[in-house]
Amino acid sequence: MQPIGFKSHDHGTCIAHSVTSVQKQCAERGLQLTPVRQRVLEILLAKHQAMGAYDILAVLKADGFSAQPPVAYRALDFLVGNGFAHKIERLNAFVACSHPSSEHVPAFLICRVCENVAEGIANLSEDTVAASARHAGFIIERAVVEAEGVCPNCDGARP
Amino acid sequence: MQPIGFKSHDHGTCIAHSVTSVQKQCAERGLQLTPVRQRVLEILLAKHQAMGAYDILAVLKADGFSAQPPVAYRALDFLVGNGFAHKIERLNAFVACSHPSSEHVPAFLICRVCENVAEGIANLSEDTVAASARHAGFIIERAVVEAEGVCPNCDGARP
DNA sequence: TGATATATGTTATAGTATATCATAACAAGT
DNA sequence: ACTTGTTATGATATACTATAACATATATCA
Repeated sequence: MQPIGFKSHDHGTCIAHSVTSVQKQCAERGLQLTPVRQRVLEILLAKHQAMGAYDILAVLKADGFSAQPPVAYRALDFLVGNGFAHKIERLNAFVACSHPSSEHVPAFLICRVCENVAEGIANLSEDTVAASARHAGFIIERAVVEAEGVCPNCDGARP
Repeated sequence: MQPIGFKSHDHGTCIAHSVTSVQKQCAERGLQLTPVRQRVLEILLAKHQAMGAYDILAVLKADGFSAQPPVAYRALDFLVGNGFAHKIERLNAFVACSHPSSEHVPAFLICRVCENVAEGIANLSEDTVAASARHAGFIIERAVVEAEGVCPNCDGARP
């Protein structure tokens, strides 16, 4: 699986497919994809940029949902907790997961120019990280890789 | 190099050596290790736990330094910018660097029980991350790995 | 010495996140 | 129907994290 964030693609069907896929998984796993939660997912899917909770909140408000911070954070907790979205700590922002159907260590490629984000998959188990953890007796439960740099669209275009 | 955060060691000399090493590097590189900056480094070195900016600020205040947030953040910017400390995004907190003498991709092993942090070194260039980035045409400028789990001291002791 | 850059002091404010308590909606058992 | 348990929402207030902006001081060097 490769990052899709920097390639142009049919975003309309991309969103529709993702929503359908998440709906299916929720049904299978007995999770409630309530209106707010689905709407937040759609908001995230609408961009491959990371969005702050308050950005999301503004969209929710425009949609007629309640607009207090906990509304957004609860929906995001649900999505992140069930693997449908990720938090990018470096940006204090959230993105829809690009590979929601499998457990994985997400690796974010964050363009510091356009702020688009692509999600790849890290294989820490074959990295020195796993060896270090093993040597130290540390049990890794979850992990994330965050890389900042310049995406192909911005390289050359802007310094 | 291995994580040192979960092994007991002579912490007094550990701190002293690190401070001396940073002093030496600052001298070589023409950087000013001012009193506040050095004190913040010492504060970070005193623990292998990550400390929030406001925790550091409290210690600075007790030491008679000015205690407005910018004081701590500026010192931290200096230390992080020059590779003497790292920010752990997941915790919004800071740790002294365990390998301040070399460029590296830090990999943090964060114990969710005792909150101690060990710093290892990731080798992303041999990870699928590098392949993804290359394939996407993305140029990585800096990166970090943050892994959460349970350290050997806490495993078994507490659930 | 004077010019410039670098570092610090201080106030105010912006941005991110959570605690807390109240209410609603629904399912299951009595 | 009535209670109980559980999950999700509504709403208020507040805590925590970080930076902008401007003033002052200190270092460095031509």
